[in-house]
Amino acid sequence: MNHPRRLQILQAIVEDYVHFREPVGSKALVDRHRLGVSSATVRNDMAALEEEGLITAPHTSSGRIPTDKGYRTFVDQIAAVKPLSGPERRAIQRLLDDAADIDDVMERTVRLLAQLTQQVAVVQYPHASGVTVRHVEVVDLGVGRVLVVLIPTNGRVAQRVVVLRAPLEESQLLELRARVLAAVVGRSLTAVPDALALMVAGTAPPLQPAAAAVGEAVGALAAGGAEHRMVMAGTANLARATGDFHLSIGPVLEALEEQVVMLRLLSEMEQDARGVAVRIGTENAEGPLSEAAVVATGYGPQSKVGVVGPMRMDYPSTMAAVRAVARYLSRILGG
Amino acid sequence: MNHPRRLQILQAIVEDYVHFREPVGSKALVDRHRLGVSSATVRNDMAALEEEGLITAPHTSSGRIPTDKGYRTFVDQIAAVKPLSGPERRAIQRLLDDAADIDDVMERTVRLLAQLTQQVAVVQYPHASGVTVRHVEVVDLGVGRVLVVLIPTNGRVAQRVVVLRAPLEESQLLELRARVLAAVVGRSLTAVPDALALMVAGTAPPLQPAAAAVGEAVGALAAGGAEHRMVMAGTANLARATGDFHLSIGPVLEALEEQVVMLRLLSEMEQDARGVAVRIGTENAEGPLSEAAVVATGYGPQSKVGVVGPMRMDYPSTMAAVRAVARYLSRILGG
DNA sequence: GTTAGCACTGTGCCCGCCCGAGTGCCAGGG
DNA sequence: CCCTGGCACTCGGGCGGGCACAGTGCTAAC
Repeated sequence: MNHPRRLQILQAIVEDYVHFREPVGSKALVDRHRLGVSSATVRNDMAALEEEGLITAPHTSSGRIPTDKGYRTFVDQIAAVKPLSGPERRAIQRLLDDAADIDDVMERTVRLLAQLTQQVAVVQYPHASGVTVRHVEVVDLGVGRVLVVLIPTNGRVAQRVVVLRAPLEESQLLELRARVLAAVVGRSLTAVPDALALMVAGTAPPLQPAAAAVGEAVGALAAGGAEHRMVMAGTANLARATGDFHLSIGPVLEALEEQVVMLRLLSEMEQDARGVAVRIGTENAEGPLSEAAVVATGYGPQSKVGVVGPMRMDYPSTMAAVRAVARYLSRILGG
Repeated sequence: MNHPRRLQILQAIVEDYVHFREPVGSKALVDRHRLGVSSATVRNDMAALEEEGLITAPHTSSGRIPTDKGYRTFVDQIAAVKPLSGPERRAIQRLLDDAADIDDVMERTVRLLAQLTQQVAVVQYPHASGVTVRHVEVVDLGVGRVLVVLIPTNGRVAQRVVVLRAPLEESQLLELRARVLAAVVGRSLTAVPDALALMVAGTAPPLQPAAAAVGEAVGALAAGGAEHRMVMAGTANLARATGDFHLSIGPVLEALEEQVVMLRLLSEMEQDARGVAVRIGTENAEGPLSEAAVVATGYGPQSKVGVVGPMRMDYPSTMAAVRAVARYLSRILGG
């Protein structure tokens, strides 16, 4: 497939179909684009494109619509992602700059992206690899109960109450606290459980039960903090997209609610030279997203941000928005 | 409206319409329910019910469907909320018992309720009134930066890095920490900012700038922790409900995404003697939820849990599920 | 390789038709 | 006074025919 005009025609078909949401015929094509040839020639080319499986005709005699493969070659055809307009960039900047904590950043980002693309936006929380323990606090609550708080460098503080077999003296508590701190501060979250097991093993009997209980709690908190999470926004946009053509809303909503599935999907997507990854229709395996498209990219060390929408989406703009948002996100979280 | 048989007929109409999803006529009614009268009599009663605005006929000659007001009297007619079945109760218990932290509890609860009711579930985070400060930690990060962590009794730990004008000595840091702790521990979140202002005012000059900076941060964290949040699940259930009749999915999704609106709506709903609150159709003011129904109840001190679905929903079961989940939630969070 | 022209085909739409469900009402009977 | 059987009426939905239209594929000519 290296016939320039046919590629141009494919491109025109995708654009018009995205725009007008109905099958596009040869005549409309020559009217709306300066192709420099007649509709008959376009028809011949369209027949060739159909032969190659890039477009298809819903009924014997109506215009053509792109196939999954057609969208794919269209997307591959896009050389460079166009940058966002100045006002858009400023809006992003302003919105994200005065976010308070990490939750706020995620929340704002996902809403922003949903609004920018008019699709469903998904943002993964920053990846825990590379996240280390900043601090651990052990607070006595009296009557044999202590509160342990784990503060990792990514801001996802976690806390839990531990009930001890027997109350601790204040000095014992301080020693325990010091031992835990020495064992885990600065370590990556994934290394915490092992480090604590070692610490517990090396603790003298009087303090050992308490150390074991606290150690287990901290380990669990670290494991929880390393687990991936995501936020989502713009599901209402699906209703609009779904309204007129193809793409039933139910399966997509189900897929989006299955965070585990979405997170795996996102992490599988390898972005290309342009810095974005696109999955179209059946490229998402068989399943609820086989009528949808996903545009995603990474930010920070290895986290992802993306949008989910109908295959009939404005790929250039969506790719631009996703990439721009990811860059701002990297910058905010990096600083 | 105190005609027993007419009430019985209204009830039958609601049940059948919920069940079969199509207008119900007089003949079908006498076939499916033991009313003890003929269809002609039922017709007369239906005419009366229509006169009172409780039911309506979509077309001149098809069965009747309940109006908002019809659903309302149906719901008011339900004397007691029926308890859940044993297995259901056990499932709830098991699922919620091994939740790790507060986020996990919320997440599990909302998913559970969505699955139980086959609707969209909404759970508000525990209300902050009554929540006090359990602990505050101030950790030196070096180079004039300190990390402050606020641990409230409701588990919503928050943390922030504060950049100081000048680095602190360790002894200064300890003193600052002690002063902050003394000022706020045990106070309710809403009282924290004022208490800190007082503390800052009473601090000697050398430590004052640092105290002001840290105080401000803790105050902001407390304010953030007092703010309401919610989680949501089961939006895919909307697609099913929406599929066949009335209720367009778009507006409802939009409303659900506007957390502020939803939270206000929930807090406005006053539960009645049976321990649940129901809002039907236009009772939700004009707006996106005017074709939907909300069933909610409170848990804990003053937080809410509820579901949103089509007016044509199984109210008895939904009310039972919402109330049961709220009770388990109260118990889990109380203990 | 491109173009003009033409026959062809399937869709959507409108129209008219009939059928059936369900109603409202009336007159008769407990 | 309330209930019932009966009957005429009405509308919605499904079905089939006819029409207009959009867009195709093909062929012959340039």
